[in-house]
Amino acid sequence: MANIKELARMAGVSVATVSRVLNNHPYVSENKRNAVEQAMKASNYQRNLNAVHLSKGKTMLIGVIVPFVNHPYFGLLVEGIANEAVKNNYKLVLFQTNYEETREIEALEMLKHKQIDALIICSRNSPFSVVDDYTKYGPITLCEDSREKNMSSTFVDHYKSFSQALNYLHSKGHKKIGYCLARNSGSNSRYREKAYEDFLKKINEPFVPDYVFYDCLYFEDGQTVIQRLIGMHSPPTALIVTNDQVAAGILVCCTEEDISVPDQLAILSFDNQPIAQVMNITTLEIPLVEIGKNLLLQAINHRQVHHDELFVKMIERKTV
Amino acid sequence: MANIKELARMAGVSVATVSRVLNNHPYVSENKRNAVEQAMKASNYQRNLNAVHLSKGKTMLIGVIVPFVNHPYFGLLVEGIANEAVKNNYKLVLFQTNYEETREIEALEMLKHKQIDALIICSRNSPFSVVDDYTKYGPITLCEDSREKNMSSTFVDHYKSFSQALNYLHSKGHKKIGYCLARNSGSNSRYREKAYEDFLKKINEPFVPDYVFYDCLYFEDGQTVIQRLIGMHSPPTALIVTNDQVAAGILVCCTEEDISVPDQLAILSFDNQPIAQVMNITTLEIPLVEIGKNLLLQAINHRQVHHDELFVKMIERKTV
DNA sequence: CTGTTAGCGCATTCAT
DNA sequence: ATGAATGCGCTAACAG
Repeated sequence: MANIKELARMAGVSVATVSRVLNNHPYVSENKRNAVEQAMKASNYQRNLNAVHLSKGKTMLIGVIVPFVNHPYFGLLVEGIANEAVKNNYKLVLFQTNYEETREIEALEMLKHKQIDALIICSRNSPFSVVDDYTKYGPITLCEDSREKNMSSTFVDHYKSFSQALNYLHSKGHKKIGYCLARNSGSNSRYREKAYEDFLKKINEPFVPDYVFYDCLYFEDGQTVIQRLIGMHSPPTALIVTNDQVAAGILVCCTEEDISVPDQLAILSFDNQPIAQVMNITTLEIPLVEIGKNLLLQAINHRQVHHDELFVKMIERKTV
Repeated sequence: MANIKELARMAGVSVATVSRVLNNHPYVSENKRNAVEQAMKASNYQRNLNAVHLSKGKTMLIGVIVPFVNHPYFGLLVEGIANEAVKNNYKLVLFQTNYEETREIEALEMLKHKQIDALIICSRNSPFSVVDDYTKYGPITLCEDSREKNMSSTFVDHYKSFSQALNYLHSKGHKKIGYCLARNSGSNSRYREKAYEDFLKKINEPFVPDYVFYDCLYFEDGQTVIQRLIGMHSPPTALIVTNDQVAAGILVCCTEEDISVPDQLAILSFDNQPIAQVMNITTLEIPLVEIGKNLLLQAINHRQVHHDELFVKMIERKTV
């Protein structure tokens, strides 16, 4: 297949000139530019990206690790990253890991081998210790509090946010508060659990294992929650829910089961996705798009490690 | 970061020698080999793959397009491809497309830009016309009959197989035969429908729209099928099912609904996955692993376009 | 067994 | 505005 040298020959110019029109540089005469473009068409020329990357010393590719791409939470996050990526002329390489460590390592190895310029980890399974080993090969940015670590991060304080949620419900008179968590046992979930534990101590209430619901990630998971709830002799009067999708599922089931919201059951979720607005769900907005944008910027401006905390915002609607 | 030249300097050898140990070539003395390995450790050396790929003119990467990785059908296919890939020292780049054409194009573009050496398309959405445009950039192999096209293929004849299934059921006395198809409107499904149409003509039976079930892909889809079936005044006496998973789902529902198999309802599926054996499902075995292996070989031995037909095999068990 | 050297395809000074 | 020359990091003859 044709290369730049052959193009130059065909167009009767130097390779440098060809390179200039390839990269839209100014200062190329119309004639020559046209000649080169003709040659490109005629020979069906295609740039060899391996050569470009080698020559430039970078690939303009940013790796993005997510457990699932098809979940709205990560969807929004990636959207924020992607928007900012195009603005800065970067392309994204998406790694869907299903939380398998092997898949995460694959991405890290690509960083090591310079196939990508930087790596954004939206949620991980691998321990800090293994990720840390790769920081020497390129910038890695995280979507969780990583102060003290050698990588940048953009995050919301989940301990603080969960506490805020608990206090809000408490101020509304709730004492029996349950909560739902995602299926990951990541640091975010741990922060939320710690906040819950401390809250119980503060208001002097006992821990009721039944009030905890794991594996709540999608809309359909709401059903399980309500099933278990109706079986209880003393159910919680309020629920803090992983995200708006699950909250919506719960809400729908409540209607079916004639559970009145918020009177019988108050529901407070996280994210503030469109579905929360449609269904009038009270939620703690997490600025996911903003976080994504910031993660991308940290990844490409790796002058130094930076930690940026963003903040949640209470959106009061009809479910509390 | 260190490069090969620096390694050479550190180890007191030439770059050629370094390259030799890097690539496990023979004919390198113990001393020098050790010296190089020392230097590699000391400098935390990592190969720049862009340079390797440029120099070799190939990447040893094969792209694989699948709509979903988490479906057993594609799981087996990929397994076959992957096994043969490691044997030949190739690595796989998996593209999960969800049947979105954009994602398919991304893979094709990587072929164009020499980021991958070849592309295997297990199932596609893009029309032949667009895929065809990319054959000039590298070998593309398909898992469907593509004779007359400029790309290799390994496939089973779905018209023939479906006819075989129909005739088998007919020979068992069935005239009212229904069938399930996957959600894709790909060429495989079309072949199956054509076979059905021709079969009806042959045995002179009318077409009953109710006997056709679309969107049957996973275990849980079996439930919908049975739901619809019990609502019918004159249900089919036999069902040809997309794959073993759906058949298993149907079978489970039959038990729940007290439908006796095969007396009231005969079930014949495709694939012969482990679940079919466990549940004693009569099935037409599709040699998926074999197909995968052959696809990979076609992709890397692109001396010429080749078309290989493999054959299904009737596995008689207890559901017909 | 080992080193020298010439590419791989492209971007980019540095002259002109 | 344009071209010659150099280098990106590595592999692979070739010569010894």
